[in-house]
Amino acid sequence: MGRGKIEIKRIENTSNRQVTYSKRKNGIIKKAKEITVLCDANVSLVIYGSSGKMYEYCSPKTNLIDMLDRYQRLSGNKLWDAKHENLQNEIDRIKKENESMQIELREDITSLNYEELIGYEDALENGLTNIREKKDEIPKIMRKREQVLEEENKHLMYLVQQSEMAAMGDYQQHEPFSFRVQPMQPNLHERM
Amino acid sequence: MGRGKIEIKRIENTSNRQVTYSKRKNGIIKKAKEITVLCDANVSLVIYGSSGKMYEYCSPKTNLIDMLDRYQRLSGNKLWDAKHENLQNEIDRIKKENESMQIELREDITSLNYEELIGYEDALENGLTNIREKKDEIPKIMRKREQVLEEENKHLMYLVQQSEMAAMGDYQQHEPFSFRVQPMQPNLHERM
DNA sequence: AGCTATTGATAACT
DNA sequence: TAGTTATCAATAGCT
Repeated sequence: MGRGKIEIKRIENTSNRQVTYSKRKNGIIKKAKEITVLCDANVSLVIYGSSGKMYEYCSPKTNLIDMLDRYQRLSGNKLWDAKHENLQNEIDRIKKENESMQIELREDITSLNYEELIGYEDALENGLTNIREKKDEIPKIMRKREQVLEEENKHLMYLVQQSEMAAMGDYQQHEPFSFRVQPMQPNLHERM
Repeated sequence: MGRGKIEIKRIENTSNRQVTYSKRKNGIIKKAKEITVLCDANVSLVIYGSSGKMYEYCSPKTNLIDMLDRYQRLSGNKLWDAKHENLQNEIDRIKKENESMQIELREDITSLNYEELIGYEDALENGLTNIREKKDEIPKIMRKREQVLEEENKHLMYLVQQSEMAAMGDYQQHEPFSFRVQPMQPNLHERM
């Protein structure tokens, strides 16, 4: 449609290409508007050329968002769902972290079970970045349990010694507990 | 362009409308493809009629997502940003929750042997395969240490009670140690 | 779904 | 960059 037939292939001459782009762009937009009116159709049209300028047309009734929402539903293709995936993943990751931490805070530590470890595993699998964080958490909690136990230990040792001393004051026949008590917590790792 | 000129207004006859829709839809798609090739343009075209069927065309180089991303950037219009807002809000909320909880966990811990944590980190960095193993080892080791401590604890308690009983036999003025010993490991989480 | 007379779009030119 | 026009392409009405 023009003074001569043209092949459908890239127009090498730059200015020709730009002129043709401009004309055909207008043509398409016009067609889009026409089909919208004539046939009750909905059209979303986004178009841009090498110049960078972008043109958009969307039929009056709807807007681009609804258009594309509908497109997703009908086509099954995911558009911004793909974009959402990253965010959703982040949410899930953080939620898991959250949960495990809440459990840590809530649960009585004596009832540490395998389910909780599964939670750790999941968190760890999320990647090395998470690992660093978890690294800061898991041992701390475990250590805390130890510290509590160690403190109790100390306290008990103290009680034993007091009690022993009190007993020794009158009953020399008692075994010297201090002998058994002294090497209280020698090198635990040797037994591990 | 046809056997007669037509006004650009809704075609009332249903079948005519549908035929025209079908023809013009193909026309637009063809034009879109042509301008893509001829002018190095990028086109996104989504179109659907009352039938519900939806057609989409997008220039080969890009895809709808990139197309629309670019559209957003150039036009300033927000497309799925609105959709992202909710998710982002949720992320922020959870992240805050997370932070406060991590602070909670960290604050209270008085003595932290960081060298040991470095060891864990190194081990974890060896890869996810190692992680599974480590997951099974670290807690076991820690648990073992605890068990040892607990056993010592029990033993000490036993000694305390024995010693106490022995002392009580002659010195009623001694405090009853058993009273202090009993609530050994109450609700640790309350102190965290 | 095809056909074709006719209008509409546009390539080359100004 | 915009306007003109000869020509090609799309399509309205018909089958």
